[in-house]
Amino acid sequence: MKLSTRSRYGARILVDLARHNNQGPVQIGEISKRQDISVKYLEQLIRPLKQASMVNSVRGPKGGHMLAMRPEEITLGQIVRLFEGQSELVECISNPEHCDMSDDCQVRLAWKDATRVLYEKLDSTTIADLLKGNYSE
Amino acid sequence: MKLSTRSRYGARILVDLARHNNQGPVQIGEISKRQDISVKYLEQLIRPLKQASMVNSVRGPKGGHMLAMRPEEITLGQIVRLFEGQSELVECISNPEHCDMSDDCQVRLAWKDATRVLYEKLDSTTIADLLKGNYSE
DNA sequence: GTATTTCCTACTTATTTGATATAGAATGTT
DNA sequence: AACATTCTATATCAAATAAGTAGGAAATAC
Repeated sequence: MKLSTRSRYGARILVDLARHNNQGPVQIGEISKRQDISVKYLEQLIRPLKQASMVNSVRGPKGGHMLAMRPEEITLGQIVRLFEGQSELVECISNPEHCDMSDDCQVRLAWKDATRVLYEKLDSTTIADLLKGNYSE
Repeated sequence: MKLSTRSRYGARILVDLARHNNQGPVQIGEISKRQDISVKYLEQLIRPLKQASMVNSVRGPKGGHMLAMRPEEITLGQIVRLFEGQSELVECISNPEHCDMSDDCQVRLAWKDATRVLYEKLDSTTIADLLKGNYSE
């Protein structure tokens, strides 16, 4: 039930961009150093973020990446849905044909309910929240 | 972020046992037919359930398996923790050394919080709830 | 035009998952 | 005691997924 590194890194990339939001485009090389993620892997992760309109990029020298939305508008839920191939806890939630017994499977609906609760939390957590450090234990 | 089939099957096994709770030991062969899970795989899944004291078994002819707890006492949370190698959403929650940046990683605490919310839900959902079909949409 | 930086496609490798196979030990019936 | 039936324990294997790498094409500031 582990989150992929893509989601984890994706969130960290966005937090990093948010932190350096008003300092012009941020290069992948900088993110790579700060976040300890390889340049090549970062390139691969930023693409979906762009497609989802969370990030804008500028090519060429002095180019780089920047947030395309305000940090308050980007949630962990969006990130997870973007990066996890299957964003539900079990496949049969969105695709009942996956299992013959979906029709009268009591457990299926419980998983669905748990998935809903999880995303209520993720959808209510924004990049801005993370920046503010609301999560001190 | 998918749940393994082990957790899914584990839950279904327990619901199946709960349903046939007062009819003597339930043989793996029966569960296999009803739940469409191979006998060999079932054997493998029942072992941890026994070790966790959720299931009792009787050997020999007419033997089989039965619940060792009341359905109200068994939660989805217990099942998931039992079957998922890593029960948290990200490894760095329980094992901060996994990532160099755990110390000042804002995202880590957010994942931790989301994990907590998820388990609050899973821990409050019992096998008895599933039997009753409380989860009609 | 050159250096810098992003963008795109494909490839490689490692890990995990799901499942089966084999052999054997325990138990209860007869 | 023999036998059928069940549980127990490892070992193995294939498929899928995840993680990361490589090389070059396109864009733009200077």
